[in-house]
Amino acid sequence: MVSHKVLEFGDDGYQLPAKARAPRSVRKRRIYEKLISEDEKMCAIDLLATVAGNLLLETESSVNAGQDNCVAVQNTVKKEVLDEGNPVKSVPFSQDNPYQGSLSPCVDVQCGFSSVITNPNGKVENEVEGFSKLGCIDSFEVRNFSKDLKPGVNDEVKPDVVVSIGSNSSTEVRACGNGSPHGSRDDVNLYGRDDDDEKFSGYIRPRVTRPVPRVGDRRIRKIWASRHWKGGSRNNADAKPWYCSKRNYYLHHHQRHYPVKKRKYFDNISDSNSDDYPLQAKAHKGSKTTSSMKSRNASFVSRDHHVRLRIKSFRVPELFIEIPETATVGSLKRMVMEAVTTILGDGLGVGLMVQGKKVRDDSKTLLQTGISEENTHLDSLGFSLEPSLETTPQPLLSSYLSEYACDDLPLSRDNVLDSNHDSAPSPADDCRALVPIASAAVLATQTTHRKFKRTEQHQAAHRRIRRPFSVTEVEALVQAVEKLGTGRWRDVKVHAFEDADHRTYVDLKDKWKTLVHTARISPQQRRGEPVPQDLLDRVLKAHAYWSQHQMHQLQIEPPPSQADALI
DNA sequence: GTTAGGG
DNA sequence: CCCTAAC
Repeated sequence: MVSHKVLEFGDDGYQLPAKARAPRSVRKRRIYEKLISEDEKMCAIDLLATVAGNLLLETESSVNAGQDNCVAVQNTVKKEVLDEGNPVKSVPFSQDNPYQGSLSPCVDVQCGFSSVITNPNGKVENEVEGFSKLGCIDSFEVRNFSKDLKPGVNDEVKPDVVVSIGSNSSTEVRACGNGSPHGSRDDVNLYGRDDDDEKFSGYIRPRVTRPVPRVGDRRIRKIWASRHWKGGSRNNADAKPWYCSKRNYYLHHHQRHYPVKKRKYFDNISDSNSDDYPLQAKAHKGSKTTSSMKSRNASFVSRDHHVRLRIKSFRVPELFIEIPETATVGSLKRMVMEAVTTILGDGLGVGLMVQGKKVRDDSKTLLQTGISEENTHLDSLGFSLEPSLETTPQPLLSSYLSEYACDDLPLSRDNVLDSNHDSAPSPADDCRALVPIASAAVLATQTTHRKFKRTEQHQAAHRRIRRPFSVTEVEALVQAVEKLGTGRWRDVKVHAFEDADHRTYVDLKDKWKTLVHTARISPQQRRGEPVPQDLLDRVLKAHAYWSQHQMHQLQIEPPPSQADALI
């Protein structure tokens, strides 16, 4: 039997060195016996994100290169109050922009890569141009804007976003909105910036062209799904561990600080695509870009208050790879590549962590989340890239993503295992490598590769939506259990929930478990739709009865051996 | 495929 | 509601 090595990336904050496009060393960690499918998506995504982020970092401050290797998260929040006359907000990027006059409170976001590229309505034009300068990408920009918008007809436009990844290491996102609450844009165009020709001289091309590696018999573990749910609110002391460890919807009402309905976990994409954020584009022609976001809870946001965020890199969770010791380095590279490729195809979402807590409610304002100009100590702000499900097909740039990003990632070229390999690739290499990654991340943030849509649906172990039991259902469940007992959930299902396709017998079993728990706690501690006390009494009674009955049966029932002997 | 239990 | 061990 061939022994396997498990390579783990990203744990304990492992990050790709700034000077390299890939890890210079990979530590052997543990051997995982299970084949899990999703976790690594996030891992590799973050891996890639970190690559890009660190590349950016590298060019930014070469003197700090030595430290970058071990910096997991370098997110800082800078307080910056923009006055009304701030040119950042007022410089129009296009004379055709009918919205250049209206400005909403802006949030400047500088990050490794991020953007809003979306247009669920109407025709979608995609033009993405990466421009190189002497073989090195000085800037990559995706601009999303609407044209031919007729004021009065379209009350609102989606955010126009410019993402530029320049040699100055900053990826800047500019998205300004007019604050209109509703409406839609009819057209979206992505184009390379044409107001800075010196930076845009050609299309980004993959450095190498090679087929997407096969998975073959290699086993790549992806276990983001389960871990993902677990990352939640473990700190909620008053919540039951097995509840609060999962999703936000387990959070108790009183833990919410405002009456905002919890959303589906993976709806951040659709949120961005929807009209939740009435943004209006107002990019200016300079390289500096600004993201202006004004939530519907406009009352929370003063025009004068802004926070400036800078994301130097995304966190890199774990990536597990199991590979035989006899495997070649090249095969390992391909393995990583496969994981990366798969991940990229599934789309990316952006996760936000504020002071250790994951913020999943996209409808929150920054202020509500705790990101305000007054909170200058937000050193625990964290962004992450993570797999995302998408509800609205977004064919934007799919070909680009598949042909470029998936085939030309730094990891595929680097010697992952050789810690002595040249860790200072040429700038050109870095830049070339950066572009596909960054663009992929950028695109995937808001779009999903259509090619992988099916795969995504298939692979993404999507969690079923929460469907609280109604009192009627509880009634039926109690009645069935009273009759059938607590150990025959299949029968309970058949007898009482035959037509309820969304209720599996496991669900019923779980519900009974919670019912027993609910009945045992004080009414003040109960959440959700109140269950009539009489029903809860019946729950306890039935539970006690069947517990006794089962134990009684075990005690009085003659051993099988005796029964067999009698026969 | 079911059941039971931890998460 | 998810995941899994153990039937």
